[in-house]
Amino acid sequence: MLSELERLGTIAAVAEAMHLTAPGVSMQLSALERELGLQLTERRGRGLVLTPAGRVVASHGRLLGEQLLLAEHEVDALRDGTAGHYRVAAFPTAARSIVADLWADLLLANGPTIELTTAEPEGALQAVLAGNIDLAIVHSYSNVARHIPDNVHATAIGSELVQLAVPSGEPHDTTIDLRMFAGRTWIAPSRQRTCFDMVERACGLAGFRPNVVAETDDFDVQLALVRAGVGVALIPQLALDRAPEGIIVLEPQTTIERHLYAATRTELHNDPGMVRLIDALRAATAIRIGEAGCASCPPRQRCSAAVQPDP
Amino acid sequence: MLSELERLGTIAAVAEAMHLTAPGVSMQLSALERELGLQLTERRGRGLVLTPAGRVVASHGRLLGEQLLLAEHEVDALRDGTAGHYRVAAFPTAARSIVADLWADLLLANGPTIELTTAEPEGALQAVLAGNIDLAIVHSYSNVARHIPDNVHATAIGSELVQLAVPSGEPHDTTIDLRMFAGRTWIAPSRQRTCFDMVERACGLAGFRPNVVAETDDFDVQLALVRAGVGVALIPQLALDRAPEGIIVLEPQTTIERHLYAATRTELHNDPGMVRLIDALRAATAIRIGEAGCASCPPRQRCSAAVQPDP
DNA sequence: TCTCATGAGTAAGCTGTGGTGATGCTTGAT
DNA sequence: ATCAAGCATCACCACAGCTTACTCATGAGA
Repeated sequence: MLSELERLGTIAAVAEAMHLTAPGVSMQLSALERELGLQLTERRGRGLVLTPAGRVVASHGRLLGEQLLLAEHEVDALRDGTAGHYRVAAFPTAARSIVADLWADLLLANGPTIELTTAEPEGALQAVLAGNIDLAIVHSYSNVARHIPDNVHATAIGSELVQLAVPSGEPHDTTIDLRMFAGRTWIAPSRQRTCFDMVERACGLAGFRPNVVAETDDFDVQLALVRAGVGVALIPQLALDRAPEGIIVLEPQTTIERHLYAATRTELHNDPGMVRLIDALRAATAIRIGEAGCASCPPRQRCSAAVQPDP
Repeated sequence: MLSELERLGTIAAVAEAMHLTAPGVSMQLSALERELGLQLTERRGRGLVLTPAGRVVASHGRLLGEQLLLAEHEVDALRDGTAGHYRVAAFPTAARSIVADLWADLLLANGPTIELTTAEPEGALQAVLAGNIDLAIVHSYSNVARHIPDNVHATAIGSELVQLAVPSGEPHDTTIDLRMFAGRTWIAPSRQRTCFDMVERACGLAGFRPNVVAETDDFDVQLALVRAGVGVALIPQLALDRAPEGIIVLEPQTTIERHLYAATRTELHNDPGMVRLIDALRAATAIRIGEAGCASCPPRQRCSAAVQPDP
């Protein structure tokens, strides 16, 4: 009211502009003067003008009004999903590929903002459940069930092949039977990961137990060891874009897939910003998996495989 | 409330922190959710946590709170006179000397801020009356009455001598009788100014009419003309710090003084910031007049001369 | 100079917002 | 299984904030 008064000069005009009556405005202003203990206005002829103190207070009022307007605009944006801030967790390979791509997109199109931590699927899902993370990018191998807790909703955002990396120089068909590598030494993720189970099961299905001589969750390390001739390794497609020279990639006859999921608490799943985020994530994944790796793995269609239910 | 909830985790704790009861807080928050059309909170165990949207809204709330706190702090400062913004008008000589000094002081000690326009006393007093100016620095010669309008209060902030500037090389005592310059040519301010009246009256009192050959309000111009030998001029002390070489300054036997006043609307005269401003102005004036000009003019005491009342 | 329209401020009354206390339900801890 | 803690809802109350009716001050125009 004070800043309107500064602009308009009379209480009557302020009242009209604010769809009120003059006494209402007058009482508000005198109440303000009373509780601030400052004279804010001064009669000049029939109208009122602000005192120097009044002008200062009015400018603060304007500032507050602008701030409030800004907040209202952002609330509008929240409502239609073009704003928001989400805490994202992703496993490292996804973080450096699809989440990085997603983030670049978000920075361009002023949509929601995110903050990122890297975490393996098990921890990420726990964090979602605990409320420390809003969105977890997790994976699930086609031969290992992934337990999805209650109150968490996982939507498929893509799917990639898992392939066998071997040192180059070994003549093979591009699709092979894992049985042929039963006698070889193997490099695998660490035992507490589902990734390890994936290797063990794949080999088990082919009728042998892999002779694991190195355990590391870091696929870059695995690739380096393969190249050095230490052994062979099953590597998901997303990790293969870093494959150094000296490695060839073979496709197992019985395909192993790694499905990627965006997991949120069920309450958040319909949040407009989250919907937008997951859509963008799906798009980023499609591009990544489409352009990744070797000639033997064509772009995959969007994966519609269901998550294995809680046992 | 929302940002407190984010910090504290339960409505009960928020209620206690805000000296309210839990239902009050609960109702406020659900009202906010309703009118924003957004889910802001989510039950987690017994307590509540904010949704991503809730966190965004809470941060806006915090921002608004901080802004409000800032405003309250400034209101406190307004109350004790350490803040405020005042529109000041001063005649050019005062503007470039005491107002410039004052401004430098204000920039250091984070006190009130000012904006400045230069205006001759007549216009400045009109502007004060019209409400376009909060504080006018005006002057009044001891031999010319200055009309101060009703509703305007003028406080004396200092007093300076008016002295006769003559080309150097003329041997004289430092105090002289103006009568000795009756036959000389004179340089004076323009006729519409009280400054002109001052010259005319001073000479009249000495028993002659000055032969004015140049009229200019700019004392720098007057000094240059004196130096060029065009004539002699009566110059206030504040303007003499710019006196070029080749000029000497003489003190008339019947002293002429120029009193400086800070004029405000009477309503503003007790405004704490204004009081502080005028005090600072008085200090700045004392320093200026103390250090100004020639050896023949000692620092003046604070002038307590009354303003001539409205006739 | 008088009259009249305009506008600020006051008084009295009404309404709805924002609070309280009591109560029921859910949840996690003992 | 029991119990304490905490949220939500209901009924109720106080008061802030608005309105209408009125008075007083001010400036423009006859």
